[in-house]
Order: sequence, then C-alpha cells, then structure tokens
Amino acid sequence: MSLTALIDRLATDYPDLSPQLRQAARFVLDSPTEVAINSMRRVAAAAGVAPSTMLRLARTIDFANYEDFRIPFQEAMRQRIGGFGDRAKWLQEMTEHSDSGALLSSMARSGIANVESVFQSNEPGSFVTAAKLIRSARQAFVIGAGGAYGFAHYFHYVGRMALPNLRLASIHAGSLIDDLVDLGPSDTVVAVTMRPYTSVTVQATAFARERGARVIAISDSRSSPLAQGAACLLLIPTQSPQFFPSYTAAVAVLEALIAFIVSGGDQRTVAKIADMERFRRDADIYWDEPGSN
Amino acid sequence: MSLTALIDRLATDYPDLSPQLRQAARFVLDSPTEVAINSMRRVAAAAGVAPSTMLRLARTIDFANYEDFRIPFQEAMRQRIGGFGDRAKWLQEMTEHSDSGALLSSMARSGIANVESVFQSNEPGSFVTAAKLIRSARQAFVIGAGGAYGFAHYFHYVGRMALPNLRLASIHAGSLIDDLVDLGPSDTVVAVTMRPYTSVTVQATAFARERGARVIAISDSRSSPLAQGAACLLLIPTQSPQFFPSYTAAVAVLEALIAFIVSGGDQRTVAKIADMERFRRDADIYWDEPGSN
DNA sequence: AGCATTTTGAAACAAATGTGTCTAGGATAT
DNA sequence: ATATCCTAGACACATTTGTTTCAAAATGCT
Repeated sequence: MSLTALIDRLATDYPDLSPQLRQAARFVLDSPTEVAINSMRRVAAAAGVAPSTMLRLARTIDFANYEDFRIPFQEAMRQRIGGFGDRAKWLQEMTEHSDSGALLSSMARSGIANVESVFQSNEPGSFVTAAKLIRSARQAFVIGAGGAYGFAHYFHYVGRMALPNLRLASIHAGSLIDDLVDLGPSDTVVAVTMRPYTSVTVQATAFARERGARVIAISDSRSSPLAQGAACLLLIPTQSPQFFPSYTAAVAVLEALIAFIVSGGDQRTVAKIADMERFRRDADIYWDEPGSN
Repeated sequence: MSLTALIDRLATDYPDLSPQLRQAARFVLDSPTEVAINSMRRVAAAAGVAPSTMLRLARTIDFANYEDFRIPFQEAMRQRIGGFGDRAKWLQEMTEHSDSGALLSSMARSGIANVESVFQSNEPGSFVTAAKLIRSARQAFVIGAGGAYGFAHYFHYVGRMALPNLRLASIHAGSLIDDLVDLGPSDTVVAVTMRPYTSVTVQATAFARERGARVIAISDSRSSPLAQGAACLLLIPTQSPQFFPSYTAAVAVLEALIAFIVSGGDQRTVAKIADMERFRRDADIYWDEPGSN
C-alpha cells in the first residue's frame, strides 16, 4: 500500500473515528515524517495518546500490525533519494557565521522546504480542478480571516483582473455570513486558514457547503475542518521555527492557482487583465517612474 | 552537530578506519536515510556488519551512544519535509508529465528560486537593523497598497502580537497620509511595494522621510522609489512566469523580519505574544477542534 | 616464530518496544 | 434503572533493541 493511499484512507475515515483515534490520526497526517523515524511509543507520546491507540489506529485501517503500518512512511522517505544534496552549503555557512545568520538561515530553510514540498505534495490536477471550479462559478468568494485575511485580499486583488466574478468576503465579525447570504449551488468558495483555524472561516465554509456551493480548501492539514466535504484541498506546509505558522508556501500556491486560472482562460481573459492594468494606471494608482516617458 | 558536519567527519576519517568500520561508514554515507529510519541492528544487518560495529563507528567520531549519532540523520529528514533529494528531478518529471505539470513546475521553479535568492541577497545585518528600527520606534507604521496591502496587513497582524506600537496605515485613497499626520523623527515606517509601484506608498514614504522618520523599504529593486533615502532596504526578487510579480519571497522576508523582532525582544515580548494568543482564543476567534479537550 | 596490539564477532543483559489482555468509565438502547 | 456496547488507559509479556563484556581472530612488530 502506498503512502498516499494510506493517507487518503486516514483522511476519509477521519470524521468517523473516536476522539483519541482522531487525535492520533491528526498527528500522523500532520507529520508522517515522525512516523517514519520514531518508534510507536514515541509517536504515541508525541501525539499525546496511549501506545495502544497507535496500534488501534493502524488496525482500524486494516494493517495487521504497527510495523506494516509504518512501512509506507519509511518507503516514502527512501524515495526522496538517500543522497542528501549539499544544495545548502550557503545555508550552513550562514549558520556558522553569526547568531543572526543562524536565525536567518533557519527561516530560509523552513521557507524553502515549505515552498518545495508544497509543489511536491499537491498534484497539478488539484490546481486544474480548483481553477475550473473558480472559473465556472457564478460567483467565487474568497474567504480569509485573521492572519489569512491578507492573503485572501491578495488573491482577490490579482485574481479579479482575470475574473470579474471573484469577490472578497469581508471578515468584519458577523458580517461575513451576510456577504454569503445569496450563495448557491453554482457558486464556489475559496477558503484559507491555517491552525489555529479561525472560527468565522470554518463556519462560513460549513454554511457554503449547506448551500450546495463548492469549497476549495487551502489549509495546512487533511484533518483541517475545511478539508471535510471540500471539493478540492490544497495542502500548505506551514512549518516554521517561529511561534506563528509560515504563510510563504500559501502565497506560492495562491499564485500558482491564479496562473492556472489565467492559463485556462481564453483571449478575453488576457484582454481583461490588460484592461484592468490600463485602468489602474489611468487612475494614477501606480507611480510613474522618472525617465520612463 | 549537523548532518553535514557529521558526514564531513566521517568522510575525513574514512581512510583511517578499520575494514569493518569502513564498510559501516560507507553504508552510512551512501544511505543516510536508512540510518534515520531503521534501528541500529537493522542498519548493521543492511551494512553487512555486526551490531557492535555500528556502535563503534558512532563512538570513533565522538558520539556518546548510537542514539546521539542517529539524531542528525533524523533531524535532516524532518527539515526536508517532503522535499528530500534533488529538486531538479521531480521538477523535470512534473514538466514532462503534462501541460498542467509544466505550468505548475514553472511556478515551483520561480517560487523556490525567489525564496532561495532572497535569503542569499539580503544580509542578516539588514534584518537586524530593520528589527532594531522597528522595536525602538515610538510608532512603527506598516504601509502597503494594492497587491501589497494584504502583506502589510499580515505583517501587522502577526507583528502586533510582539509589538503594540505597530500600526497598519489604512490605504483608502487619500486617507493614508492622514494616518501618518503625526509622524515624527522617532518613528519608523515599513513600506512594501513592487513594480509597478503604487503611488500612495511612494508618496507616503516620501512624506515620512520629510518628517524625519526612518524608512524600511521592502521592494524589488535598488532603483525602487522606496530605496532612496531608506534607512534599510530589503530586496525582494519577484520573478514570475506570470503577468504579476510574485510576492512569495516577500512573505518569506516579512516572516523572517518578525522572527528578528521577536528574537531581539525580552521576556515581555514573549508574554505579549502569549497574552494576545489567549485573548484571541477567549474571543472565540479560533475554532475549537473536537477532541482537543 | 612469538608476542603485543588491534580488530571483530558472539554472547549476555537491561532497557525499550510492540502487542495481548483486562478493567474502569461513558454512552446508548431497552 | 439495567444491560450492552464501545472507548481508552493500565498492566503484563515476549520480543527487539542498544550496550557491555569477553574471547577469538587478525595484524603488526621484533
């Protein structure tokens, strides 16, 4: 059994699991690397769960024992090629140079790793379907609150050039749902939130699903509340040495998603973008560089 | 001790090792992944060596026990989350797989390249001074308009946890300057804009300089209008195969900047962050995960 | 060759690991 | 309420693990 199949299975069964099993599953889904590396008892401890629970988790998805359950994780590690590329010599040097260098290099490492892995762990197909859902929607709403609001705003700002039917749901507490009041089955919602998940966003997507709208979830885990029932899930690694999750990779996928939306469009899309650009320029939104005639 | 250092050491000592130790070392050098994943006895078996030999190898390069020896390998796995191995390969495969794969891989390439180069082209010192300017300011304003607004918002949202004196200048045309009206020499302005530069931002920074405030410019070129007269310039590569500049690297530096601000802070900073988190949680901003007690 | 030194593997042991079993607690149905 | 089921932790047990010890084998030296 492949790791992706295992993960899928786990994500599918996730909602039906008991609380403890769910907690175990969440840890596994969030950090499969740890499963590959550590013993069962250690993983259990890290997940905050009794050892027995790990074994039960393995058995509920039809593995005979924990060792078998662990194999796909190890196999996935191996496939990433054993030879550690010394790509990051400059990172190392940076670390050794000074304390501030060490801090910067740790940020660099996680940033690069996140961006890299976000493109490995999300299939092109996910982008294609997401773009299609957005393009074909009567209206497409972008939802983001708290730290994610800025990125929803950005996605809307750029995406609107190609898609007039793209709308940004304002997040002023309570009013979010108001914006979504005429949401219907022919609409699409793009929701962005990372752990800790903002409740407005979770509620809004739940509401959207009730109304029959399609949800594109942009979140950091398969066990995210956005993931359940989503038509499309784009997974964002947010690992960071800091106290806040990193949104660097999120921006990378948002930009990629826009690229897919545009590339799926016809000449009219290109014309729209040009129009919008011209409009903004004429409205003196942009600064005229001296010497640019 | 880092994995690269460990590997270096192993490679250096390699010629002087005894035959069995050499065989063990060779296996370790060839497939560090296995060391991270498997138990000592398994590794020994795979290397065709007695278990004791593995332990001896660890000890000859000054590790107290095998577990310590194994840590760097595991750590390396964790850092390469999904992205183990050489990136060129999967990027290439992605390209060849389909048209959508090609598009995605081009976005991946530019994203990774931007993040990588942003950390190479900006000195740790720039972050240190920028962080210092922000921390020591009476008030620190974050300015961003158009596409950059979202990122200013994000920087403010996260940074505010550590710095109560951080303010987001609202960008509703014209009113931006109003927010800055009491700007003085002991203030700092963080301005974000990429080509095409938004005129409000350019004007606001010019205004800030007139008032004697320090400017931290986050922009894509040394010739950016923000760069002139800035106390600190953080250069962002925004190269993208698309019609819009990529902000991925910008987020990476904003997050790094926050890291520097926090790391330069005392316990009170940490307490502030905790307070803010607790407040947000109490205010039901965050969604409570079922099963998280 | 004979001796000293190093290298190597086997055996032994305590600690840690995976797994089976049992019981207390909580929910649901009757 | 009582009975029944399911869940979750505790404990026990055999296996595996890291490590130590020791003797045999290999090596180098005179």
